[in-house]
Amino acid sequence: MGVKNRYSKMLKRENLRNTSHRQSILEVMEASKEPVSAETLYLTLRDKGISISMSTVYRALDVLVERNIIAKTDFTDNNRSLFEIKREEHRHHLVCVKCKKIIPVTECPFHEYASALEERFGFSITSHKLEMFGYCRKCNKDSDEK
Amino acid sequence: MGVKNRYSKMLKRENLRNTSHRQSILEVMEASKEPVSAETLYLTLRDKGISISMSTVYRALDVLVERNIIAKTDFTDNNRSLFEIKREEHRHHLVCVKCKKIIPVTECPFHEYASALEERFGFSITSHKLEMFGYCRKCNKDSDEK
DNA sequence: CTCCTTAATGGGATTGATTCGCATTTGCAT
DNA sequence: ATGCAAATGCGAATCAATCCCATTAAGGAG
Ligand SMILES: [Zn+2]
Ligand SMILES: [Zn+2]
Ligand SMILES: [Zn+2]
Ligand SMILES: [Zn+2]
Repeated sequence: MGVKNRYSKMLKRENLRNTSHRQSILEVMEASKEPVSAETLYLTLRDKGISISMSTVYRALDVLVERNIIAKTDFTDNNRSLFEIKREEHRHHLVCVKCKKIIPVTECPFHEYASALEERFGFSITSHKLEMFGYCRKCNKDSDEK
Repeated sequence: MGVKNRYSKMLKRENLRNTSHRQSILEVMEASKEPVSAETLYLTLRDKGISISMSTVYRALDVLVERNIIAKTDFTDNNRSLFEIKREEHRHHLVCVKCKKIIPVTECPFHEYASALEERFGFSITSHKLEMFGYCRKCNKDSDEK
């Protein structure tokens, strides 16, 4: 099954119209390794020759977050929200504080820790986010050379 | 050593002037169990009879984050940034998605996982944030009763 | 395929948080 | 006490995000 068809099904399942803009947005997000901002999305689409307005980008992001197809990340690119498509595996991120590169990591070591907390606080955890900040290989090297 | 004196020392160490506004801001943040927004801080201070402007609040928050005395949290209260004072132990949070209650947790299960990633990606991790989302005890109970 | 209903969109105006510019005040070193 | 740079206040400016409303288009019925 093609990617487009998969998106159609997702949208239909959620009772959302299968518009070309939503298709394009999902394609760009699927292709992107890193979380993207609304503006990046907008510019990327325009570069691809797609005419779309910012309102539409924001509205599509909202509804897709609401329907659990994409996620708003909890770290921001100075006060600008970032979004990523939900993949099968959940992810954590290594965020380089210098060059802003974001490396996704799929291992998650938190299950036991989480159940201990659930018990202790009577809290049901439905999701979690872990971000790690520091210096990537390249930025480490650059500062060595100084 | 009194709290005020402790703040003076912190500020002096960072070459920041020991102003009464910075003192007040740090006091409020120290007293607050949960992360606070700039506006909450502003209103709390005014309630205490302290005259201060929003610019000053924002500027103080900026410089204190920069000097590592407080931290900007990675979750927002709809597009409003939240800040908390750095305590001796670092913290994670259980955030109730329903009532917005935030429970701080001081245990951190992170270290081995972190070193494995550092090695694999050549990334130096300097800090990390973990937030868990779900339903607190009270909100769990409320939905049982439905 | 055509018609119809209603969701989706464009684009401009608006909101709301955060930042900036500049005149004034205050901390603090001497 | 004096002088100067840092900090502050207040209003203006900025910038992401949201809202409004007129127009377009998805997709179900026939
Ligand atoms: Zn880097
Ligand atoms: Zn995880
Ligand atoms: Zn709750
Ligand atoms: Zn930790």
